[in-house]
Amino acid sequence: MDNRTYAQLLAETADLLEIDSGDAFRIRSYRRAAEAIDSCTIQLSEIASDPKRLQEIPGIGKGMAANIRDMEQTGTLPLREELLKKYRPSMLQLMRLPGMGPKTVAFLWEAIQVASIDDLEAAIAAEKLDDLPRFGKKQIEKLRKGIEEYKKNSGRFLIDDAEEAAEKLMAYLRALPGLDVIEPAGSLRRGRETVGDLDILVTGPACAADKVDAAVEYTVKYPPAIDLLAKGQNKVSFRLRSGLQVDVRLLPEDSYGAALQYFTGSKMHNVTLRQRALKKGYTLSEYSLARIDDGSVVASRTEQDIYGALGIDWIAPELRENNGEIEAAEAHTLPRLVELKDIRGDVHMHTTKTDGRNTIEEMAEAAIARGYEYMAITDHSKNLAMTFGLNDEEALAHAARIRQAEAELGGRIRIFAGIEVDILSDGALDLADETLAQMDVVIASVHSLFNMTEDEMTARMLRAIENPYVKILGHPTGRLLLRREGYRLNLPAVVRRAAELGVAVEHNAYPDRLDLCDRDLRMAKEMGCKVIINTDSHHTSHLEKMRYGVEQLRRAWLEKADVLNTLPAMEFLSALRKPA
DNA sequence: GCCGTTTTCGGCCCGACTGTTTTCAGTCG
Repeated sequence: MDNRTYAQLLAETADLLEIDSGDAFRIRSYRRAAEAIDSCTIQLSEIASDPKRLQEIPGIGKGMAANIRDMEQTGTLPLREELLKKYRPSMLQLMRLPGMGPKTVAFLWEAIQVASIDDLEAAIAAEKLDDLPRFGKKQIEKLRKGIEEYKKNSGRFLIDDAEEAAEKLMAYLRALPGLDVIEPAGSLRRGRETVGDLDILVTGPACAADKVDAAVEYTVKYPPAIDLLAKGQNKVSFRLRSGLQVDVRLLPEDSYGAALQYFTGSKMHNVTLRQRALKKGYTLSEYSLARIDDGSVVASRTEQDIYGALGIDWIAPELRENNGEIEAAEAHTLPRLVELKDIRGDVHMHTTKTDGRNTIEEMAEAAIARGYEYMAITDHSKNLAMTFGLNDEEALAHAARIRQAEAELGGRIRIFAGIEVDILSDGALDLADETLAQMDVVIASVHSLFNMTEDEMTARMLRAIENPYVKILGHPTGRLLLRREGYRLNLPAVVRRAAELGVAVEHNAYPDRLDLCDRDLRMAKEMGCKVIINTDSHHTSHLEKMRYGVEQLRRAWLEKADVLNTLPAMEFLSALRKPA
């Protein structure tokens, strides 16, 4: 069982307990444990029978350790089974609807045996809700719309889509005089791969108490907003046509820092921070950090003020996940995170020779425009026939062509000749070693699944990286495949072996194929594995996407020295694995 | 259920908005 499954089971149990109106603090413990496990870099299944080691994870105590052991042995836990006798699993889905919390789910079950979204839809159609207490016209309409939305697009939005929507809205808001500072908060600011909804924070003279009404009215009139969800004194919520929900908060200038801190989250980071505040005799809210005894404000204007008053260093938003960043900030040992400008080259690109959209020269110009010192052209090999993948002869000819293009550019950028070879079902590669030996950069990637089990997939990758010419393991988790086809892999085993062999693992920065999540990247770092970030570009515009991947690196606490393509060109080449 | 310069019990984060409530519970972030 992998960590995600443990976390899911515990989170489900927490939801069920909530429906059962269990002890709120017990529920929180299950939630905390689920989050701790989800972000844990050790594989729990390896230590599931060792309560001592389990309890070293913050949020895991005696009871949770027993739960984990039960889950490992039986695939579930007794409490969850017991609750599932009383309730239905489909109720968990019901809680995803806006306005539906545990109390309402429990009530509807008691009153009219509604257990799923389909049940609810039918009940609304049959007007069964109309006579129930607390279900007015508006409430019912909200649920009806919620069901519609849920069916249309349940899920989160990729970060680049969310950011594009944010940029447009921010440009609109900027046009109103007196709105000076406009920033996204929430998971967008934290650089999450996906964003559930958009939080935009606004301040300036137009947000002063006597003027804010006009600014709220202006915000409400944002043309792409199709569905006004809430409108308060300083908050406007609406939905965009894409289904993305947006919250705009208009804040007084003197509490902006507190609000930015608060709405950036994450939730667990904030909870921990507020506990810390209490111990110091303060209370922290979205308005200020204030003394408990007399209510006087200690800090509120900037985030730096607030973290400073709590006795800790300012923490980069990407780190705010309650993964030890607060302790590190207190000890002044926060990492100096890698930055976009540290990246000196992108070494995974395709051209018109296979399935890319641009020529070698066009890719080179785009890379130069981004300020890169080097790049690698790594077109597909023959097994990807649908992309016109190259056979040995063609690959060598293409490499010669790449080197010629480099010469013609007169030293404006270094262009490495490379290839992205395909890993076959048995783990062999589809080009000859003699061909690979001629390449500066060899990326080995999985592109097809053959209905493999987890063990088979792992064996396949392990064999591929034994090939002495493979320098980079391309998209190691194949998360694009994973989402489509339920691909599974023992990633820790592969990364461990890659570290031993000196093979680098690649993290793709392109938003719809971010390969490694922050937890995977942190594991790679802890195992001493080299990491490379690329965009897997099939178009010059893809090169722009590097920033989203860098945010994942930052979320994983990676520093410049942890990422291979922050090195100058020649050092980068010599840092790649050498054939024995 | 977790946790401990209030340590084996008694705490456990904070406030706004909504709808239908005539004083507040439930939901949300």
